[in-house]
Amino acid sequence: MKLATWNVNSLKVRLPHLLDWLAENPVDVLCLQETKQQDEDFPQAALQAAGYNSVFSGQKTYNGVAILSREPASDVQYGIPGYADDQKRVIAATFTSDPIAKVKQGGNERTTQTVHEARPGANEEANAVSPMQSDRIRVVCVYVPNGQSVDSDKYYYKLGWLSALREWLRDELTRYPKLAALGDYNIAPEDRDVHDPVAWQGNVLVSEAERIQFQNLIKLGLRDSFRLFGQAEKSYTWWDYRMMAFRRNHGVRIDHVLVSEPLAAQCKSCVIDKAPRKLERPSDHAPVVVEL
DNA sequence: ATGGCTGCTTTGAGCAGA
Repeated sequence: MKLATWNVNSLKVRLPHLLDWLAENPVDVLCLQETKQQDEDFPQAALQAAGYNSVFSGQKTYNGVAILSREPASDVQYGIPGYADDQKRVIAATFTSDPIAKVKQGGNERTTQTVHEARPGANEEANAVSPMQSDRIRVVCVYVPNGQSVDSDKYYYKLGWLSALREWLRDELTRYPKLAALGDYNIAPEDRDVHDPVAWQGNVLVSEAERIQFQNLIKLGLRDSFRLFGQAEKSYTWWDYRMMAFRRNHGVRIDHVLVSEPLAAQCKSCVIDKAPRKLERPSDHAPVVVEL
């Protein structure tokens, strides 16, 4: 099973890249950030035609998150429960990783979720093919606030937001032993995740308080899946559009796939796909793909 | 070198991103 995350920086502009990428990389689940689209404009039909269900939480101009999946999503959560926030930065859903269940529902892959209506006997039928609860995977898609600059209002919003995320994930982990939190965290966890740590020192994305918040997420029992494996030095997921930053590999690693211990134990790889960043009019972020 | 790109917007110059 493959899970991925990609900050597309406008789904409207990037839809052709997204469809091409899905054709080349038919992952089971893809988390998107910065869709910058209201829900009524979400390109559900085009994604359906490509074989993907979608759930989404968007707004005009800024933010916006979505989860695309081969299998329909269930138990969809919009936003962090109990945390009032107008900014659309979180969506979560549950999937099954059981291959037998997948084969049995393979014929339904392309049906829309709205077609899945409750009917008598549906639960029993679902139970008959659904795996044990422990085989369900909870997928959390996050777009962490950027923070703009250290000590700004947006910086403190970011730190508070991360605390709310942590407390919610603490709860989620008690309900879902197999949990993956994928997205744009806007934090480079260590100096090796920054092309020029000296130049970036004290900047937003690398500040001590942000890194402590990242470690607080790790302390819940999550692993940075990228670091479960040997990786090339100077591996990044974001490069500034300016100054030919991508060509010079002046990047930072701020998009992450955090996995709970049971998922870490079965995790086979974590790869940053730089290919879409080389296209014309690319997103400034690269996708990150995890195989479980 | 505090700009430099890009996408968005009550379509314009200004905000936001990272």
